[in-house]
Amino acid sequence: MTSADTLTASLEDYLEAIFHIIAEKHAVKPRDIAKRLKVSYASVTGALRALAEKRMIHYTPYDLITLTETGETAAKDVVRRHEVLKDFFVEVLAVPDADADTAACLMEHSIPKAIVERFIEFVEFVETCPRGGDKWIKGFSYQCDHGGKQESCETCVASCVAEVRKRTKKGDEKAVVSYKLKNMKPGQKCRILKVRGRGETNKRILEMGMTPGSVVELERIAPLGDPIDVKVKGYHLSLRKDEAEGIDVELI
Amino acid sequence: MTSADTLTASLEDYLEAIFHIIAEKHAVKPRDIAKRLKVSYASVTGALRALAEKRMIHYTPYDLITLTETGETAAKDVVRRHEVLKDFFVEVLAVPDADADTAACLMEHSIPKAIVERFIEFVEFVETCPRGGDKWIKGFSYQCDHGGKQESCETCVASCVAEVRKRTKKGDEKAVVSYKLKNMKPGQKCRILKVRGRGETNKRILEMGMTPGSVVELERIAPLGDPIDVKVKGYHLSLRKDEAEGIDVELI
DNA sequence: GTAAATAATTAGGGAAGGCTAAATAAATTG
DNA sequence: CAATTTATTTAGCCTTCCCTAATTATTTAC
Repeated sequence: MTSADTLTASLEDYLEAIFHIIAEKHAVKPRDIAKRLKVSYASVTGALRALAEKRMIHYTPYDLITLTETGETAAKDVVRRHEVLKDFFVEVLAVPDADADTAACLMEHSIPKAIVERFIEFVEFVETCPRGGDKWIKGFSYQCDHGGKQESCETCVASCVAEVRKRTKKGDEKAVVSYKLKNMKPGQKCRILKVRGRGETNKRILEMGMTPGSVVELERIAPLGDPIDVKVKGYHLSLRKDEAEGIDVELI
Repeated sequence: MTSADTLTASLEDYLEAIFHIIAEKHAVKPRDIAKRLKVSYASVTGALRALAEKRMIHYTPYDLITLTETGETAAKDVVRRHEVLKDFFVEVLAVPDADADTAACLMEHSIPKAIVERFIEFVEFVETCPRGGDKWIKGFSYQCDHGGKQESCETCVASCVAEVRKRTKKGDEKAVVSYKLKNMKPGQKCRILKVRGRGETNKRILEMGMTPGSVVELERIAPLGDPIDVKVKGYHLSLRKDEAEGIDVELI
């Protein structure tokens, strides 16, 4: 009778933990969860039963725990909220990584969907807009730590102008340097220029927000270049080599 | 035995409600709280007992409810977190007022102190920095709603340059227009230039963050100009006429 | 292949925070 | 001023989520 699809904050934590443990070790036992969440084994049993009842996990006592389709979707959603918050704290508010993570943990359960989307848009906007950018955030960070400006507004704004000139020049001369997605390095961010290929193949790609103009962060390329893990609009996406083949990007 | 000074999310909600009802009607009855929080009367009784036990309110059955010193401090802290979040959502993320309020309600209980302070700094930074400002946020808002740029980066950045020129000119010629705080209108924001007066009188003012350079928003001026309510660094502050007398500001 | 160690489960309990229904106090009104 | 209505409190119950202690299942070691 417990509402079938609603997760409490604590159940979200369990689900998130399960998701991460699967990602790390490919198998989940109650023990791992208890350790990670710092709760007793008995509490884990209770949570697992609740999650199974809500069809989030496959759970038979003494057997390995796996996520159902629903469970995986829900887990990814929680993880995404966490990542988006953390990203914002780190990239925009210039909060130290560890603090950002702690704060994201606390806040991930209560942030509404619409705000999540805005956070994503905003981080992307700041990283992309010539009036924003790394330098601008550094200026903010400096002001937070030292209580004053790092440089005069004149020189600061001047660098905006320079930035725009550089970009315009490139654009005018059709000299935007275009790369293949697969040639990027982990950690690099780039903007999508073109997605080649027939509709069916990259329907999934486009649905996840990998459309021309959007910003992608490369997370990992597996040994033989397959698969390629990227992050778009806060979603993690794993692309097969041939899917990534047809994606052109520019560095930002 | 219930930890004496820690408030649960739900108790924070009750405290916040009590604070607001006092501000509105000068007297609180369980009824008002129940209506505001949409809970049963019985639940209110339980919460009031818990709050009284934690020395947050004065509570005798059938009598009016008032906040203790501790309670008022705690209530103001919750309200501040709410306001800071809402402010950020509205001023930076360009979220509609009502949505921002709802989201702030949900998130106010889990946001860590350090992040609150960063949010304040950031809103102030955006509103103050020539690379940020109203126009910049409007650009972001437009991009969220329409999925494209409102204007070219060139013209956009050009307006930054113009803004800085305007400011520099003023500054160079000592032509910063200085106003008295008391002459501002509700809703206006300004930056503090000078706080006159002997140490004791405005110790409180300075402690609350009303130092030269910080941004103040005027909230309300009572009929005879006393008191003047302002918001600084997310804190609400009520100034007596004579305290406000010695504060010079410039418009931003 | 049994004994010891480890892992997982059941049983039972407590605090928090909500509920409804019944009782009591206060206010209103004919 | 007694009767009715409204406001508040008490009593008892439910759910969530954590705990400890005792029990059962599974592995590991000899």
